[in-house]
Amino acid sequence: MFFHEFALHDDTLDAIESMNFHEATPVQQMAIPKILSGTDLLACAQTGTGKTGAYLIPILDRIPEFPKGQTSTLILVPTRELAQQIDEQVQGLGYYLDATSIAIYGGNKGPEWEQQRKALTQGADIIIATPGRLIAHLQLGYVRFEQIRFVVLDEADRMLDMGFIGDIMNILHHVPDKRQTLLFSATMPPKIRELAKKILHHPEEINLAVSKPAEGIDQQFYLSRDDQKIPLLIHLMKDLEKPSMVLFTSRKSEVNPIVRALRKMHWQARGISSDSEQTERENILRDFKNHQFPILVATDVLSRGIDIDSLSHVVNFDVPRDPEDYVHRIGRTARAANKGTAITFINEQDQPRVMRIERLLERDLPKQSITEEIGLGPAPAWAPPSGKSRHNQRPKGQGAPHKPGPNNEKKPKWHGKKKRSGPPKNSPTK
DNA sequence: AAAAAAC
Repeated sequence: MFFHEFALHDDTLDAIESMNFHEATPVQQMAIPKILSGTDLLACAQTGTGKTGAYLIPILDRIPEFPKGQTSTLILVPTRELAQQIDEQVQGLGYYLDATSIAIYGGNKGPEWEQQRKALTQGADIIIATPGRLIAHLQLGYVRFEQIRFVVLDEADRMLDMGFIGDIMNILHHVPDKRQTLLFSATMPPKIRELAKKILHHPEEINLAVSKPAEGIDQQFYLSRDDQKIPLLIHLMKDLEKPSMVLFTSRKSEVNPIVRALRKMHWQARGISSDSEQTERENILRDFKNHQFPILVATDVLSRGIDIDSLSHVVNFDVPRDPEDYVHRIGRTARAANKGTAITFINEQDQPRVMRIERLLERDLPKQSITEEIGLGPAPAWAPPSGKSRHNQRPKGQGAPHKPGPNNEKKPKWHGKKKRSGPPKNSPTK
């Protein structure tokens, strides 16, 4: 289905064409007519599916109806980078449409606060905000949201995870009840249903949740001790021509050590987490998107929503605790029918998480163990769930994927949370 | 046992 088949104004179609969009994605096909019809929307959809365009296009189509100098659209998002990315898309689409917008978020130590205040008082058409900073402005009393006609909650499940529910309700208190509200969420847990019931009026629902990773992703799993991960990664990268890789780690304390270890091995890497300065975060992400360096080490600050063109690899340095986040993380690659590789390292503790991912994807994932052959010593063996669960359903030696050989004999002894007796620091295993 | 987000 093509965009000119929707009841959109010519100006909007020109703007869409200028962005080189031609065919509408499934979420756009479903959402655009419903949003144009004026109803509230409860949408289960992931990023990378054209979700942003699905709500921006019909909203931008109606912007000319609203008086200039008064904000008509408020978009709330969980992370600063997502706010910025959506703002860039509005700027792209809105260029010919005379729509003004601004991303409002915290962490900046420059003229940004004043710019934000100005845009809010002068009534930019579209405000894209993270909740905390917007509330800071709202409390100062100069924000006029009486003319808001559209409210979008993007990545709503993530915002709830982050404890933003109170902030969201607070912000909505400043917005007229007579409005069109669009709620987008990657998952539909009871909490989201509850929120939807509170803030949506007779919503249309669409469901495009892809709990399955895209076909084009080659998913690889490697059993590995923590101290084997860097040399294993170096080995896996040795024949790559020009990789563009995001390496996820669940802890921000791991970001810099990983960056340093990669640099030591002559790979250009940079790191992003909430500990980085905001301007640094923005510069690094921009440079990475422009392929200025091959490896970006990141926390889950980037696992949702962020679009990076032609990402060849996603590496999970550890297994995310929420199985859905696995799908989100690897969904950064193989976008738009491209191919991509997702590499996940599994240590002893992370094995139960892999099993949860297998349950979510409803299939066994093939685990490899190559540390022995590349001279790094034994990896942890893949083990069926320990007797902690209710029943010992699986008879020993049956059913579970099982790797025969030396791996089963000498397991590294990990009694506590952290290895206390490992190889000494800075001893490159060679 | 984590991450994100306001000052």
